[in-house]
Amino acid sequence: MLQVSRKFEYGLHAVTYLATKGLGRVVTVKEMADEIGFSQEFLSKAMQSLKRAGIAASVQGVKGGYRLGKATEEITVADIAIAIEGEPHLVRCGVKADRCEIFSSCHHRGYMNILQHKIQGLLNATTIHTLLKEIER
Amino acid sequence: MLQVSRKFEYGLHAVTYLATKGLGRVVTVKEMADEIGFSQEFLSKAMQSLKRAGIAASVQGVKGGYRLGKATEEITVADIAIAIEGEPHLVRCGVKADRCEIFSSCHHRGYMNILQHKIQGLLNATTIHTLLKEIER
DNA sequence: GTTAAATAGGACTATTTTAAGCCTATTGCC
DNA sequence: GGCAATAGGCTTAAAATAGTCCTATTTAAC
Ligand code: SF4
Ligand code: SF4
Repeated sequence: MLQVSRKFEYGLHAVTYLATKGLGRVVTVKEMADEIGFSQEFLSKAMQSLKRAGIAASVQGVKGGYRLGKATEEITVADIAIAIEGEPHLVRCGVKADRCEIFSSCHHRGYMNILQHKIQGLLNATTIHTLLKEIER
Repeated sequence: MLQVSRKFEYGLHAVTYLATKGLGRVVTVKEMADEIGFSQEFLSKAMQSLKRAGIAASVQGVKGGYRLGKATEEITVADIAIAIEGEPHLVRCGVKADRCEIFSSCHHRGYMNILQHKIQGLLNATTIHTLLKEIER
């Protein structure tokens, strides 16, 4: 329960990499995969998701690659999570009501939804900017 | 990402059922499964986990069943989660370091661990007692 | 003491989700 | 045109979750 996906970690590492070592540069997926130690193919999918969300910007063609699409102060951990895994649903009925057979008689949906928003609040409270300061590399 | 398991929801429902409709009684899994609307077999597993954690107490044999093992003020949502899903690991390296190939060069493990503790804090902040008051059935 | 109703739990299977890989466009510098 | 890159669809592999089945044990009731 409650474990982040590998793809999310790929995305988070990629963003911090771009923020620290990609300043002003356009960085290829190959470089990032090599430097960070990830599978190039899979990281590529994560980058595509980040790009669609506007967190990264891409340049196609030879000499292409990725750079950040926003300032580090404007990217939160929650943004990355949503870009990569879509809207969060702590309970299955959040996806679609008929995913749960006791939907109509369930009494703790309200609490679970509040809980979800609180968790989301935690993720939203950290920007890449503050994360990098905490890390102190 | 970050979705609770079905088994956890089974357990939470069972505990609130025992707390509201099982007062002083020993309730069978069959009754709970019928009333709540769950699979008896699977709920049974959840109850066994809750029992091992001391959240529920069991009585074997004919006329047996389950009742709460603690006061509702002393059971938190986190207790139920841990009883059913074991210690939480927001990141895979929490289970075992070699589950992550970039463990030695990873810089955001610290942040992820803090995040995990904050999430755990949220779950710990709600006891069954307060949950029932919020629900107002 | 036999029976029946219940928990205890191991072992298995099915389903779903996640992770990864493969392959074919398309883009755009040289 | 050739090449190095992103874009993305499709398929496969692995892992986690969900659910079932079966057997043992316990104990109240008869
Ligand atoms: S048990 Fe309640 S909260 Fe959980 S999925 Fe079903 S309706 Fe939603
Ligand atoms: S990327 Fe870092 S935090 Fe995530 S599992 Fe690997 S070592 Fe742990």
